[in-house]
Amino acid sequence: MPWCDPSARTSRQRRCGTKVATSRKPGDVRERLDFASAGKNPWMTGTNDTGEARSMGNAGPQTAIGKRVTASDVAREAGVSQSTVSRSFSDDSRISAATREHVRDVATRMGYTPNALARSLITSRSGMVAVIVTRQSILAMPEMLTAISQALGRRGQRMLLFSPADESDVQNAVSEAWSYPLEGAISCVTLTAEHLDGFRMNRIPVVLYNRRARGLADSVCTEHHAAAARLADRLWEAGHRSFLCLAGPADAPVGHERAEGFSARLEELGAVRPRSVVTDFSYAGGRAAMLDALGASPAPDAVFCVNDQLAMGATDALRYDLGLAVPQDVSVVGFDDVPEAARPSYLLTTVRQDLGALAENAASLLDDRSRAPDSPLRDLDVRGELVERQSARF
Amino acid sequence: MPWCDPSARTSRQRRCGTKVATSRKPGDVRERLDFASAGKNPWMTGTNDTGEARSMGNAGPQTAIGKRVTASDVAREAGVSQSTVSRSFSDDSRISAATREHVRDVATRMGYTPNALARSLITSRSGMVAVIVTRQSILAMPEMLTAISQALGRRGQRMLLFSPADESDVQNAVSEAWSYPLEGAISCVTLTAEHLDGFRMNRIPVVLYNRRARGLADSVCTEHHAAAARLADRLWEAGHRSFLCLAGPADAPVGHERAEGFSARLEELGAVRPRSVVTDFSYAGGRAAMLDALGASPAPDAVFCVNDQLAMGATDALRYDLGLAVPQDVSVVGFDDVPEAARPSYLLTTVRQDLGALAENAASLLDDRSRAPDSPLRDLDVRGELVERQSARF
DNA sequence: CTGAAAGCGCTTACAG
DNA sequence: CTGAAAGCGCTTACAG
Repeated sequence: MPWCDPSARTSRQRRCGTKVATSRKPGDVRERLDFASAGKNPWMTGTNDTGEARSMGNAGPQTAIGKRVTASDVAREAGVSQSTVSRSFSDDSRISAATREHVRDVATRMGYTPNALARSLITSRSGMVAVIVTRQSILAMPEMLTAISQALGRRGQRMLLFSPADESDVQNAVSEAWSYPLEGAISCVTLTAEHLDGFRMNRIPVVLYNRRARGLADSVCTEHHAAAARLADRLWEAGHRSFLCLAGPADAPVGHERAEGFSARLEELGAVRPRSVVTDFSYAGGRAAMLDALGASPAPDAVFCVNDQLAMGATDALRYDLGLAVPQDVSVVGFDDVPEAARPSYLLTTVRQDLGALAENAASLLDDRSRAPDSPLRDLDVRGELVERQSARF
Repeated sequence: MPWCDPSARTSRQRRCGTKVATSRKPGDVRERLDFASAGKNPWMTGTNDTGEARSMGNAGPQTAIGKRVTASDVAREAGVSQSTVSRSFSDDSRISAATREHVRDVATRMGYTPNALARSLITSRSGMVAVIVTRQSILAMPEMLTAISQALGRRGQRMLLFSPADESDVQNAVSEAWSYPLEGAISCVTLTAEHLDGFRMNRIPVVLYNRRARGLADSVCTEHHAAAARLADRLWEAGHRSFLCLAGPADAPVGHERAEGFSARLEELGAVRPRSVVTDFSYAGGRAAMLDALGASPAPDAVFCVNDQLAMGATDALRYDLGLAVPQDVSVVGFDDVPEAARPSYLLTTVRQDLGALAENAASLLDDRSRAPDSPLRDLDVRGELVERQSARF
């Protein structure tokens, strides 16, 4: 069992720890990581590479860590100065084509790539943008991440991801982020004035994503309030008169904006302000909240959920837990238009967030702020489009 | 419209470009980013911050980019040497408590945080681990990312995410990754021997995630083959005799392993090798493939899909497109156990991947390899647990 | 076109 | 305990 070598004390303690989750909910799985007893543990087996595999030549394990090939190494090998190596990797340097080609050849052979971060020290351009987003948001809407990653990629920037467990863990994420020479930060969590100050003092542009900055930073935001109001209009116009609102966590601005836009519009239309239930943003939360809400009260004409996860949970609670038909008995509408919303089991009426536009605009705001640090702050709105499917009676 | 200032030529070209997607599939949304005509474009509005908001004091925009506060700035302000500032931020330095406190106070006031990358230049520890994973994988299983992020976080490392559009775009992702002083790389895409060589030459440990390295790197992998075989056993034992396999893309090792494990086992059991259909890994792909496969042929007893997205697509095709009942007419099984698989509309029988264990082991392998560069390569297997729900007749 | 040298922001021996 | 200095891997004036 060389892969669990008892002589490597420190690492062994980590590797060979036993970790057995004991929960026994239906469908749950035992998590077993008992490396110490791996030999007799059918849950995990380790196999060393075979002699055959290792004899494949260049396939052996590394011989030293932290010995990155440097420009000086290449310079020595290529018989030029280190400056020349550097210039060979900079497109706008006046350098002879022959030299460049030679140096590049040698570099390729040695596996040399300029260290972007040593470079960033001198150019002040690290290419790294911190993206701060809760784990829950990633799970609920992963396309948000891929869209941001792509938008940054188009600008030659890369995403350094900080994903706090929830909004209360943001402080740590921000502190960590600060230790990197960032070109910018996109925050999908609420930042305090202190956080924004920290970025400002280090001259790091910040864009708030899907929340407003109250004049403390640039922001890009789906027009939660207005889109939710349109949803209210549409339901009202179709004859719905009683409503329930699954509003998300009490402290989440996105949910609050959406719930508020919906409720305020209904009041304008003459309805009583709908009952609002505080939840989280998850499927399970929506299902539980729905079940709970209809335990005592009669079913409303329509349920507005501040995101699609909640809406799917609410739908399943209505159908499978309460025996009600959607939309015949109750209309359900959500917000986001995640891919699952379009599937035949939900066919959710919802508001599509344009994640591509949000991401593109966030990256663009960062860009602009770098070029013009003193220009006025900007808050961009991105239209949310009503997508009518069959989860609501129209 | 200062937020679309025509004088800023370069950035304007980027910002004010018109981009109108013309696709008109059902449920699709027009993507409008016509910044140039924003004033009259109801899809996007820009508002500058108000004078009031800006008068809030420390809330003004940044005054210069790339002027991070440095240790020297703090040293000057605190009346100590730059070395002392450095020591104040290193826990194991012998320095007087009073000095440390004073320096830290000044640093906090100035918004100073040591630049982790300048530090990495000298310590060879950047704390950054590249994670390479296709966009599609992120969308299909975002928990994979959050699990990796957490496992790295526990070790004080951070994830630098590279997400190629697909496996053919990996080359770019790898080249980009190489330019960072990585402490390691976790690859959820197949790497060529050349890629692995590049990492090796730069002494960067690599762990392959859910694919084997053929003796060229460490790896951690769900035991796709064995788990799929158990699924085959279970279906056979329950009386299923004819099978269809939705196998994923032809070049994807994960799908191949699973399909192969399933088919090989059935052959051992005496069944004819099931028909295998090449698809992608998506819900839409599964739905289309299922529809297509049953256009001509009779329905099989059971459909094995190499991941849950395919299985959900296949289920919906059977139910909504073909009018068949799952599991009464056809059993459907998947692989992964994504959260949606447990919902009442699918209740998918599947194999749970232990994403936490995969991530923890990947991070751990990286760790071990750093400590012992020359130790034998290791391939770890993580058990996949069969989760029986109601999408298959047992 | 090319090289020697300075300097980006740090850490860490080396002196005191 | 503290400071001056060297050096991590680069880029970029400055000379030639």
